[in-house]
Amino acid sequence: MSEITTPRETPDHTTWKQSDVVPTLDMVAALAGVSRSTASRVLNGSPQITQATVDAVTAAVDQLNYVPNRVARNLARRSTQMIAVVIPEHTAAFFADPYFASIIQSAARYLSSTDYTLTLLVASEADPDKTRRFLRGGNADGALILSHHIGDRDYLNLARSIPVVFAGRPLEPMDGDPYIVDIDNVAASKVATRHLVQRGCRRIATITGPLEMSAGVDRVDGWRAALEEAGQETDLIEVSDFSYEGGAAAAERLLERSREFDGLFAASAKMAAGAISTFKREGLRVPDDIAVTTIDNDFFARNSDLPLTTVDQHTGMKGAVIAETLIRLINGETVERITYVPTELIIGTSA
Amino acid sequence: MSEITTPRETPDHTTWKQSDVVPTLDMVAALAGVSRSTASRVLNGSPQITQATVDAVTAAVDQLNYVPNRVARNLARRSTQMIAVVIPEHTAAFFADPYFASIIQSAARYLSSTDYTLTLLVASEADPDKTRRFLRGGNADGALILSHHIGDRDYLNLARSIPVVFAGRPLEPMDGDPYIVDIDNVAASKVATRHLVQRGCRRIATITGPLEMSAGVDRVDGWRAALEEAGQETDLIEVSDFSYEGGAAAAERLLERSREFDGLFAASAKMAAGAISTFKREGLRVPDDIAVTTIDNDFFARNSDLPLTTVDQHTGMKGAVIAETLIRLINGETVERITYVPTELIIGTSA
DNA sequence: GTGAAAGCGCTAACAC
DNA sequence: GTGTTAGCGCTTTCAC
Repeated sequence: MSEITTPRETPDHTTWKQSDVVPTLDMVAALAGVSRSTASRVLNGSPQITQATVDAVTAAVDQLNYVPNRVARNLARRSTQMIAVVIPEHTAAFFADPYFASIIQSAARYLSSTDYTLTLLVASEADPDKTRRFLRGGNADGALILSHHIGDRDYLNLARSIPVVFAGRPLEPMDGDPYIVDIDNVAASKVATRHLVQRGCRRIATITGPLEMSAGVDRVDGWRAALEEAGQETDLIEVSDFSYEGGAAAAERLLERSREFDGLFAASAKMAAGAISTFKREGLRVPDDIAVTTIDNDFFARNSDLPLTTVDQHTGMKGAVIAETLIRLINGETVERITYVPTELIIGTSA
Repeated sequence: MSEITTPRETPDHTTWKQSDVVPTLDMVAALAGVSRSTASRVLNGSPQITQATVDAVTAAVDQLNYVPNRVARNLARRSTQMIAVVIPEHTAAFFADPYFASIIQSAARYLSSTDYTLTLLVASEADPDKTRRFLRGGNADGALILSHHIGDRDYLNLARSIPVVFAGRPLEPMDGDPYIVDIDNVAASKVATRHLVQRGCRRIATITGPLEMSAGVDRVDGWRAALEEAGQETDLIEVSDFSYEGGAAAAERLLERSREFDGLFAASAKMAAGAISTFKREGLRVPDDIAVTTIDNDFFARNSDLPLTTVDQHTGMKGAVIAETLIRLINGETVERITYVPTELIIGTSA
């Protein structure tokens, strides 16, 4: 009969248990020998407090390693110290888009210097009300809407509950008079197109973004304005979707329509990169046969052997400006209805 | 004497003001003719309640358009319903990295089906304690650490306050016995390297990630294991940093050392893409002269005329698994110390 | 300058 | 099943 040994179980799976005690304000007050209110005042930097008490409380805080409970603080203050970023669920590769990623990152960075915190809110398609409920449920002091699509207007009534700032102008003027932070898309594409003109292009095509987005419409308008100013034709337009593949396909369509153009303004760097890949495949040289300018100074504009001549829209700054605008709104400060973030033409080798 | 007309000012800048009143639970209860607790019970789906009262409360909720105040609820429940994602500030292009972006997105997506919310926490370099204070200040029910660097261990003591899950195994085994979600990096790189062997490569080099990261170390180990298994040399190693530029530079160094190798395992798709650009510039053909395999099925692996043969680490799933793990930990459930996310070899044309 | 007391809006025993 | 009563941990009048 063999002896059965039950091995001491070395668990490779466990449950988590808290091992720190979390001190409260009352404990700090007790240790400092003051009342809870006084301790609170010290923590909130109230002016009229004896240096002695300040020191006592500070010491107690350090000793206990106390950190205020935000939830309780927020309930008392009737605030949340949270900013929600609303991002569209259907945009599958939302974060893959360097534009959004950069904006969010810069907003998060800016907020990290304040007491606010960024919350990611994936707007559910299945339950669109969920987002609104969340935002109205005292979950955020303000919201930051990144999508540019039709559904945007849905978020407008939101603005009656909490301050909302849109990154990019929604297409249709909205009742709610939204707050907007954006670049001047018309001006930006005008600059990019003018560069082609000045470089000597005689026939300039464009690949646009979706015309249901303000950035789509505005960038064609800028292109058109620049060409009219130069007395050139404005017929070579192909509508696309801001994507790499879309740009490549639109370039094919353009080439089917005409082999005459010597300049292209693509409304996004992704589309420009896609178009250039098509041109190369067709044996066309950039910029010699076709000069290309675009908007966005992102990975697609930089990371190739052919750095694009492009309008940098400073997405890194944009996120911070949006966040700042929102906070000023939250603080009841006066804010412009629309804030333009400056842009800058970057000369590459594509034009 | 001219009449002076003061134009009615059309303000282009304004302050935001709230126009909705926010109903409270008490209002709902009053309208439904029940006590606050009963109303609360209905809202929280308590079992034993008369259908009649449920209906009454529901009606009141609808009528008032009531939505519970989370802050108050969380204070009472002593929870926050928030998950914090800790991201390293110094990783300038953090979001630009599709790996992180994809994980965050999938985590956010998963959480959107729960009552939890994702908070972005930029770990300040200037004030490293800030992050810890935040996390301990009742701001999150759990944290999700994305960085892989040395400083990781700093976050471990965090795990005494709230559950923490690491995306990717920290290099040194840590005292705190952290919870980890990762792919099996050794196995993944073994698979990728074996593919080169099976394809007939006789001399296989590798470009590694930083050896201060577990993913860096493990992936060399897998490469070495596969080569030893095949009886091949394991001397052609160049250490790099997972970046495109780093990969390109490492490839140059490799070529200086030897022109003999006919296979390369690059530990990340970005490095693979960089290396391939170097090879092309040197007139070497991929895969004919040098076959290349790597890890990551991201933009760098897909978006070129040369789709890479790579190990997909399913980042889209990884984020969800991490989030799920964290929530189970929060709920006091039993969780494996380390959870491996499955990987999959994707055959491209680079090898 | 500091303390006492009254909430913030909700949940959760505990009674009935 | 439902109401009553205490809080959750903090801020904030209002006295002194």
